[in-house]
Amino acid sequence: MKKRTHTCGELTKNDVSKSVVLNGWINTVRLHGQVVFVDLRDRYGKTQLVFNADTYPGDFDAVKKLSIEDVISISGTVQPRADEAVNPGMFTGEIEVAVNSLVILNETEPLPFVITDRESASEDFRLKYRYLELRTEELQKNMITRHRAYQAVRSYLTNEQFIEVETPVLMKSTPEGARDYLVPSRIHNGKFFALPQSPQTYKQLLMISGFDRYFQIVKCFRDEDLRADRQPEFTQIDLEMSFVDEQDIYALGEGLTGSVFKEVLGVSLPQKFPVMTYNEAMDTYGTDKPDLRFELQLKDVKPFTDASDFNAFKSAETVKGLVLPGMQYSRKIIDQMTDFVKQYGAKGLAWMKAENGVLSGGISKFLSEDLQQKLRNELEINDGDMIFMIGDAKETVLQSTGALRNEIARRENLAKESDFKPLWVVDFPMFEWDEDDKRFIAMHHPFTAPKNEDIDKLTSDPKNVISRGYDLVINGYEVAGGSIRIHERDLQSKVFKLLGISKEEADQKFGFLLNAFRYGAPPHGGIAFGFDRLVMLLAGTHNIRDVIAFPKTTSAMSLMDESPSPVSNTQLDELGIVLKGRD
RNA sequence: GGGAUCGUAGUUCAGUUGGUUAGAACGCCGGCCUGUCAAGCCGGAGGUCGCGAGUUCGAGUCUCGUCGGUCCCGCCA
Repeated sequence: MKKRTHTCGELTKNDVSKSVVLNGWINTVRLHGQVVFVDLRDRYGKTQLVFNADTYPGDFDAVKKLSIEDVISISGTVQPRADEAVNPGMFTGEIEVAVNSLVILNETEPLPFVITDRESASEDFRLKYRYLELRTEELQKNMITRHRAYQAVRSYLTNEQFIEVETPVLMKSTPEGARDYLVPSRIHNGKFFALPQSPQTYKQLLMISGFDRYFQIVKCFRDEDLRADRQPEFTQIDLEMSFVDEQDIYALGEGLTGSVFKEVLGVSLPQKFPVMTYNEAMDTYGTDKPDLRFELQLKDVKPFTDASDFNAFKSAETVKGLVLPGMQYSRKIIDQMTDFVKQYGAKGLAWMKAENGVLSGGISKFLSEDLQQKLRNELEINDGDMIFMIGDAKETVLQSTGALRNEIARRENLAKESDFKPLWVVDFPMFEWDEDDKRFIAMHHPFTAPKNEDIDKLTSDPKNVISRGYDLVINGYEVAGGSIRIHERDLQSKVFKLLGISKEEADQKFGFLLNAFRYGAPPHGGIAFGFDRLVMLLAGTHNIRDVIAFPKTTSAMSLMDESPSPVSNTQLDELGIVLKGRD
């Protein structure tokens, strides 16, 4: 193999008459009998090669046999193209390389799908041959975007005095939170490590060690079901700071996010991100991660439906309305929308259309003309608009109306892809009541500090304790989340107790952390970014698999290497594991 | 755990109320072709209709089960 003098993406008119060596993959072959064109590709670009039977000194029959995705090495001379042969769509389109020597480094077998077109094969096929799919321009671009994001993060945080520290991948399994991936210990038969759901406890211990500002770009593992934006192993930008409050974290998060968007996309985010409370987000958008690229706010219409003759909503805890300006859907689409909201537990979808100064259709006949006018004025409903309404238990109404809001935005293309609207969501409740287990569970995690003024409520009124947690939301994605932590042993014990974790269990599972709090724990707090989701936004995709080199399917399998897979009895014996089999 | 949807040449798809020999495009193989850039033209090979039952004189088509992909609910501190 001759070593390349240039990549396939750099030769221009300025290189004409140079002797060059190029290595790469054959992107396309255009065979014209006595002249053969080949587009040679590497990750830097494509260059057209010409084999001319009159001048090519080698075996021309071998040239005719070249096929797509063969790996070759050529040497030749750069020559200008005739004016009419210039390809303006190609960076190297003004030149071509007249080949005088060809070495076939690796001949390819017929491909399972067309490399140049990602859409040419279904996803399971592309995942099985992921190394081929990764040759596509789109995925190459995404991986480069991801690389640039890593670098932007490291450079920004290093400038801000952060220290990168690696924490263990084999750690203690702890209660609370997501299901752990377990790793059996051979040396300690019958005992298990867990893979980290996040390096949470380690980073707190690093604060106690005095590192003051820590970060890590780190793999995390959660054995839960997948989604378009969720993989069982994913990457976090994990960071923690000492002697800080919420304002310091917001400033850092804004600086880091802004810097990444600037470095990778050249996009300027606002210097300060708006802040919204959890209650306001739920009440106005029906979600704790609202997409602020479009309006469509949820409105309280309970007073109006209560005053109407429409009885179905009378007993509903909450009734929310969504006014669609300038949109009136057909019966068919309304039926589709009704099916859509039923997925979220709504029993139905009430609607009315505004025309000729009144409301019509749907449940309008249950509203007096006077009530209709009041509703139109209050919610600013104009002719040509329509309103959807859902009434039910508060949680159901918010969730289904919030989902409907997103669905309408999707159908109507209300959100511009190039638009980025970051938002801090704050003042989360500290606890959620778990009906199944009849106990409180931490909404964020059990190390999150309560608001100082709510500490007394921990005993008197735990349901209404507000935490010092915060989420960073961009375009409807939860991009980061964190909190100011508890750094006092007593308070931490109190919270464990509230979560129904006995003193014995707390000592057994979190004793190391509680002990550490005895020896000079600084006040600290931090945040963790879902790195893959951040890259999704940067890459302009809605699928996390598009930004992960070797992702898993919805059923958490790797189709390429067919993992997970059975292991030998010898391996199981060593670990002292006997498979019980499932019912 | 649940819902929706998909599975037919190597690949992407079509395939009528269940009815003769399951089609097309791209790819592959062979031939022609000296300026293409999604090259073109001619010819050819290529199918366990995901798998397994069932209904039927007859199933790619209908029913049930099962496996796999995708999206969603639950779940994801």
